[in-house]
Order: sequence, then C-alpha cells, then structure tokens
Amino acid sequence: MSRQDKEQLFRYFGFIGSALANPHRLEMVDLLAQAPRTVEELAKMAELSFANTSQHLQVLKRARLVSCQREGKSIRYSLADPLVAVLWVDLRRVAQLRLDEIEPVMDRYRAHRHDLEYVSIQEVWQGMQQEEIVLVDARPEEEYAAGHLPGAISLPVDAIPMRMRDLPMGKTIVTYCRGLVCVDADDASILLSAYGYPVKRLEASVVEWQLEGLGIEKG
Amino acid sequence: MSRQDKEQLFRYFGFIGSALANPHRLEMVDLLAQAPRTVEELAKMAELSFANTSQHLQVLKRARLVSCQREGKSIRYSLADPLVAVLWVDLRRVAQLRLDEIEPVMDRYRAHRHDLEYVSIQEVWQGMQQEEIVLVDARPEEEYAAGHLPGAISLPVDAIPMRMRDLPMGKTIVTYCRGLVCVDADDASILLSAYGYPVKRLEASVVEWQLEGLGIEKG
DNA sequence: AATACATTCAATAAAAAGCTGGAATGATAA
DNA sequence: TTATCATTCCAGCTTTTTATTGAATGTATT
Repeated sequence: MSRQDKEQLFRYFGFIGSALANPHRLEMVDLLAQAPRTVEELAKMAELSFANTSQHLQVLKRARLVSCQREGKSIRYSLADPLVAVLWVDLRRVAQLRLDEIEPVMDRYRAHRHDLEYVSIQEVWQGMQQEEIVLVDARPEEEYAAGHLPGAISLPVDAIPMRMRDLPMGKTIVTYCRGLVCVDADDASILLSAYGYPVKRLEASVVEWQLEGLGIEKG
Repeated sequence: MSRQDKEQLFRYFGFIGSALANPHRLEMVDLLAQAPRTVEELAKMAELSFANTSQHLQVLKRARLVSCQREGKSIRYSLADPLVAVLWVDLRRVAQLRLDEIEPVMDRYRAHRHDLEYVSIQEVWQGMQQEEIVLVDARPEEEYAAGHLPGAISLPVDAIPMRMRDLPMGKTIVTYCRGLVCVDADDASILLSAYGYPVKRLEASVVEWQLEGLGIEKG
C-alpha cells in the first residue's frame, strides 16, 4: 500500500511537471506572470490559434497553475498563486545556468544585449532611495497596472516617441520589462539613449524583484 | 528572426520542463537530492528495471539536470547543481499548495502523520543552540554522509533497535529524513517514542534547511 | 587476453500529447 | 427572444513519450 501511495504522490508531482513541459504553455505562464489576460490576448501574443491556446490553458488549469474568471464576454486567466511565478523563475534559472545552448540564442534574440549597460536589483534599490535614477517600465500599460516596481513610470516602447517628454532630465534612466526573455527594455534603452538620455537596463522582472523581498506598487 | 529566437528559447525552457514531466524521473531527482547514487541503487530504490532507469537518467542528463562519473565498475549520478534541488522543492511546494487531491494520499502514505508532533526549522535551530534537543537523521548512512543538519546523529530506521543506546537520555529527540515524501522519520519517531523517548518530527529535508540560509555538515 | 559485470543502445509496441478546423456552448447584448 | 461573440469541445491525425526486451559497449578484474 505504501509504495502505491508514494507512486501516486509522484504521479501528482509529475502532473505539475507535465504542465510545464511545453514551450507554448511556458510562454503563457510568462505572460500571465506579468498580468492577467484573456484567451484572445494570449493567443495573439503567443501567436497561436484560439483552439490551441484554449487547450493549453485547460492543461494549466487542470494542473491548478492558473485560474480564470469571466469578465463580460471574455474569460480572463491569471496565475493561480505567486508561487507558480517563483517556480517559473526557478525553471528559467536552471535552464540558463545549465543549458549552454541558450546563450547564443539569447544573443541573437536580444541583439543589443552587449551594447547595454546593466544594473542589479540592489543598485536600483539604492539609486532610488537617493533619487538618482528614474525607473521606466517598458511593458504594456496593463502589465504596469497589474504590478510594477515602486516609483516606476509607465512608458511602453511604442509610446516612447509620443510621451518621451514626460521624462525628467538630469537623472539616469533605468529600464525594465518582463525580464530576460523580453526585448522591450532593450528597445526602450536604445531609443532613449539615441535621444540623448543616459540609460541603463535592469535585467530582472517584477517577480525577481519580489523574490528579493522588495515590495511593488499596483494601479 | 526575433520571434523564432524567442520560440527557440522557450523550447529550451520546455526541454527542462519535459525532464520534470515524469513521476519516476522526479523520484530519482528526489533521491539524488539526498546523495549521489549508482544506476543500480536508483533502480532498486525506485523499483524500476535497469534499462528503464538508465533511460530516464539519460533524459535527465540531456536536460543537464544530473551529471555522472565513473566509479570502479559502476557510474554514479548526482544532481548537476543545487539549483536543481531548489527547482524540485518548488515544484513540490506548488503541487502541495494547489492540488487538493494530494492531502488524502499523503495521509494514507504517512499513516502516522497525525500521531506525530512537528517542529519548524526555526524551532530546531533555536533548540539546538540551547542544547535542548538531539537531531536524529533517519536516512540511510550514505545520505547522512553526503550532507546532514549540523550536529545530527545518523540513526537509520533499520538500525534503531541495535544502536538506540547511543542516544542521550533527558533531551527531546527531533527526527528528520528526506522530507514530506519519506516515512523514515515517521517510523523512527514511532519506534523511539515506543521506547520511551520524547520525540518530535521535522517535516523538512536538508535542501529546505539550506534554503533557510542555514549551513550543513558533511562526512 | 579473457571474463565478468554495470550500463547503455536499439527495436518494438502501446499510450499520451499535440495541432487543426469545424461544431457546440453559454453568457452577453440587442 | 434572438443574435453575437469569446471560448471550449470534438474527431481525426501526426508526433512524442514510455516500458520492455535482448544485444552491445566498455571498464575492471582475473
């Protein structure tokens, strides 16, 4: 009996693992870690068909990694628990640490990677206390609204040419976005430095910020 | 180009996920998180055939989650990095937090679960400073040797009737083993309290101890 | 050099997961 | 009520994963 129960337990653990065994599902988890989204939004962002997106979401839902709630005509999905985001960050960390093949792809994906100057979470935290830097959230506004670093200004990449004037001069700008697997902050940095601002990039997301025990702001 | 690279990145992440998508592989990761093992040992412990065990190990190895090295006639596998153990702990945590189905199985598997008194890592740490408790490592000796809580005595369940006399009287005994998915500490607790010792159980493993930032001992 | 032994490889069959396009559902809005 | 629309379900098909055999590999020991 004991062995069977043990196997059953590991079957449940494997069930969670299976949910994480697909690239598209991981991309959805990554997106949902930023902000809740409808099926339609997710399908567009992950470049998948509706049916396919829905099916993947069902898998994540059955594994209890996401939950959903109706909102008007559509259904909005979100991560079921912050711990799921932590799990996803860990998986990504292991992949980056262990799979050497990732580096060259990362370099291609984030072509400007080596042209940028980076800052750590700690440096940003200190710089903010001393009001030496301005934090720029380069993600879409919904994601900013769902949770952003304290004091950050929302300035989605697409909106930079329009709303650049909002930025105060004389301070160093630090951009951030969804983290390593996102080029928004890269693009924003390139743009802003072309306009003459001194820019650095934070290579972390809101989840990693929280993992450091630091708080966030909403709305 | 950009989108393709992004997809490639997520394919790599999914590759790590796939390695975690099988119950037997997770059991092996759990075992290897305690101590390095040969294929033969793992096969016996997980109750799998040789070939099957080897095949699963290849999958884990290709995902770079484990590494191996020859040792005499046999090959000894171990976790490739402590971060892998962290990932595994997180996966287990998510499963336990989110899958309600797990509780009843856990109750059956660890039948004495509700007869035991539990202590937290913090309580153990404090109790040890004040020399009020004796820590008993109920795992096999190899696992104790590979890393154990500081000051713990190695007393594998099977050896309790023989070596019980080594235990000092007058102090509270705290048992621990591989964590939640292991009954060694349960069995040890039941045995020792039947012999009249005051016993509590720590529901955590060496990995979780380390995650609290506390050190361990080896050898 | 020959043998023993732990591990891996290869081939197969069975089971599970993945994608697609169209139909069904079910809540909202008219 | 009816129409609309986002989402889910379904049937079919292809691909991937898994367990099981038995043979092959490659060290270590004699």
